[in-house]
Amino acid sequence: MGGTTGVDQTAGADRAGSSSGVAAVLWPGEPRRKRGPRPKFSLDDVVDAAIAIADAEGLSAVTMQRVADELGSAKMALYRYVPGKAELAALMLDRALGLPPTNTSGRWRRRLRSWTVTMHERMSARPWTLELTVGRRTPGPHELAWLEQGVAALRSAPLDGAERLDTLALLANHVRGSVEQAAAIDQPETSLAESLEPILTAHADRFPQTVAAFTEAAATGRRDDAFSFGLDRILDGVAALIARRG
Amino acid sequence: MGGTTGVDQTAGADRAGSSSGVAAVLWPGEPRRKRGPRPKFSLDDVVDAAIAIADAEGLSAVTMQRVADELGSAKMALYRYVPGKAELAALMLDRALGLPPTNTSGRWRRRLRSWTVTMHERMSARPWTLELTVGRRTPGPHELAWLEQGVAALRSAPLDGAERLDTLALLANHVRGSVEQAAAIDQPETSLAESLEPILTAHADRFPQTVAAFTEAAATGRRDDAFSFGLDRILDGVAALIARRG
DNA sequence: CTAATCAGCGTCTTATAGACGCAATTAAAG
DNA sequence: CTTTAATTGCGTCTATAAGACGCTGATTAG
Repeated sequence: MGGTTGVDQTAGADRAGSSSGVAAVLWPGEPRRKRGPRPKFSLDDVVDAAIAIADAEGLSAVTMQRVADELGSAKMALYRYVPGKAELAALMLDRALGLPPTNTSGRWRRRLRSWTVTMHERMSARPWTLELTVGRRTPGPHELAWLEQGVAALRSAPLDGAERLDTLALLANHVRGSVEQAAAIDQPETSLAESLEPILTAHADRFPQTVAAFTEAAATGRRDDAFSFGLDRILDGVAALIARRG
Repeated sequence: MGGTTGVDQTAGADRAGSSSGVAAVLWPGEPRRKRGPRPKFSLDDVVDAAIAIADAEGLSAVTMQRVADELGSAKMALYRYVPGKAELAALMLDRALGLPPTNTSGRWRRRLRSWTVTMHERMSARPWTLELTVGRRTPGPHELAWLEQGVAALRSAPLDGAERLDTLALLANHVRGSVEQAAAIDQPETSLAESLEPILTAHADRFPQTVAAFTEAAATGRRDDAFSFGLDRILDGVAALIARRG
């Protein structure tokens, strides 16, 4: 094949050193500049270059070599800024997420909705974030800020801590899934419809209800609002729980 | 770092040939055995070997070389059975999913619930399926069977085709997210708590509500039923929609 | 001015996927 | 029962990446 991309700080079964490197880069202490020659660029420059490449050509185009080319330096020079590719990927992700919207007003439902919608926008704008949100990760400052805002949105709701966190995870998972689905549909080749149609028509007898559902969906034209649909369902479900208590 | 694993039939920007290869392997025509020497093993043997390795050592341990070793043959011999690694991965996934539970009885809610719970069990048993459900994929026979069962479960509900599909996607995404989270927690190193604790305590002032939520969650002990929580919320939400119509 | 540091980076090593082609094998065709 | 064509196993070679190591030269603390 070709893609691969693979970056994961998750690492099948690595030494723990790698992940602590991620944490160190995401949560730096004081920079301490000292003796040697001044760096040619900054960590942010490196991350920006990597993001630019990912935006333009996808995550698989982001190789250390390519990033170095973009910066006009040699590959190995990058390792003065980043311990490894996993760390670079973590930085890319946290930067791509950005800061959450800071709504302090409104009820929990409106606030949670905008939280989720904004996250959806951010990730849709950078589909490569999908591949970076696989497996156990160390959350960066931005990601934690999202969590904080989300928990804050549920402050007034009669839910305990675990329930708040679970609710946010539920919403975040929905965002992730929706973006993935949308990305698959937009793709001309290998789109959901493109790859399913031939299979479904060839085996229509084995999957009658699925065929019917897709046919109806195509006819209705009511498409690509899968995200909104799911979001409303989730919020309704949370509202039901809250109503049952409040 | 180390992991990487990367397999994705998604391939940053490949020729379409790769994905059609996936479809061809997942949905084979008639086998036609002809002239040459009899194959030393079967496609299933190859997939089984790969799955055994993934179960034992994680997906990153599944290399063509390793699979060949397992089978007692040479690496390149595998390419007589599988066009490439992406196809092998697709086969592993479809096999891991297995067939869905076939409940024809009960209301939509009970049926959907067992559908989701079973999927959760399957994927939890094989956490490596997570990494294989990233990006646009060509669904295999088992995966389509799941879809069919899911749509069937919603047969009696007053939802249109798109809504049924969206509901199933919502549930499937929740499963995926839950398994991922659980896998992160179980991991001794890099566990959610392990990596968050030091960060949260170090920056407790910046994320007060998050700290509070985690503290409360830890105190309550009410943990790891994040899956059930989300599932109930989703089903409640769908029920609300249905109630509003029925 | 001298020495401790630190940046840039050339070179080499280590996976891993996969292309290609050859030789052995076996069933179909004569 | 040969001939022949398809088909398998697989050795060899290539391409792509990440990253280890150590040297050189810049820069600044003392």
